[in-house]
Amino acid sequence: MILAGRLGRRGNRPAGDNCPIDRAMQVVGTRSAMLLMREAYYGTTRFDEFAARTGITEAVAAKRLRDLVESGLLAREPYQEPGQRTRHEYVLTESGRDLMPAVFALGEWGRKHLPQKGSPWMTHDGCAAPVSVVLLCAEGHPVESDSLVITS
Amino acid sequence: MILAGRLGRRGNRPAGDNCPIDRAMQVVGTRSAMLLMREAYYGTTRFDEFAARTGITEAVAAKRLRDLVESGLLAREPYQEPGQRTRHEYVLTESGRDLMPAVFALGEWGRKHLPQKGSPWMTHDGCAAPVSVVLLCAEGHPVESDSLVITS
DNA sequence: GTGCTGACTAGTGCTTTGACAAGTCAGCAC
DNA sequence: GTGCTGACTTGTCAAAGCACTAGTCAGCAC
Repeated sequence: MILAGRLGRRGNRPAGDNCPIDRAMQVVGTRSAMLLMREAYYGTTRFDEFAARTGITEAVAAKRLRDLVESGLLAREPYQEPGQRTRHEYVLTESGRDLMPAVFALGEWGRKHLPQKGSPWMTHDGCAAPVSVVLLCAEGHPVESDSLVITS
Repeated sequence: MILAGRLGRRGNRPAGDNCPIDRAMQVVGTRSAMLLMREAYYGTTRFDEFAARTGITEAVAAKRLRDLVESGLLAREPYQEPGQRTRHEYVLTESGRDLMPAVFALGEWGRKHLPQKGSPWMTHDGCAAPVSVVLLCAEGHPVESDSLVITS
């Protein structure tokens, strides 16, 4: 890894709010938030299904879903099934979808380094090849850590 | 996203310990752990530099580094500079290196969706193209969420 | 010996997370 | 009206995260 710009000569100053990893962790850095996002990717939209499938309590689910809506990862939208009253569902926004690589990268790491039988795995529909989360440059080259430049 | 196998017919049962995202969050799901891993990728190895550059207190840094060593992401190794007594440094293990996509995916999301000027960005050494974290199958195809199969 | 420095440990206190239990509230079915 | 159900809210409690301050400890320099 190559540190360029101010990062290369930062000495021992703390990165503070300049670090987007830090800012991201302050928004989605809880177990419950990650599990709720996982469920959203799996297609869950209803409150009680979020709570039941993640195994977190309804109290925590309510608070965390509110946080995620407020932070713009989910949107709370009204819907109505015939013969039912109007309810709200939680749907992914673009911001929420953009977090998918981070969530599944964590999952891939957990699957490999904290193994437990029965863990789900990812494949590509059609070619059936296993899927992983990698660093890729805009020219399509896979990027190893020794050719990765971080500039600030 | 397509859920196959048991995941497709799970109903409302909680995933529990079968979910590797959950297991991963229990190990590295704190702000301090992520910031320490970031520093490790940036090349930091010494205790006081970890503490100073992340901006977390020495007490928290000591505890979290111990946790990360115990979980196998870092290794604590003795070293000796000439004329100095032996000390210990914290170096990345393979497990720690494997977490890199997850950490930088979080960073990429934070940079895009929680913008703040001065945030560092990633490029590819040589071709200078911007780098992002993506899902890729073993055949080299980029995987969109609608062609991603998750099997359990 | 004394001092210094890097690397911690210990104690206090506040805040957040999360589990558990119980209560509320809206509106359709009857 | 009463009941039911989905979607919460409220309250209590324990554990964990983190900041801050202060103290310790090892070993080289002198």
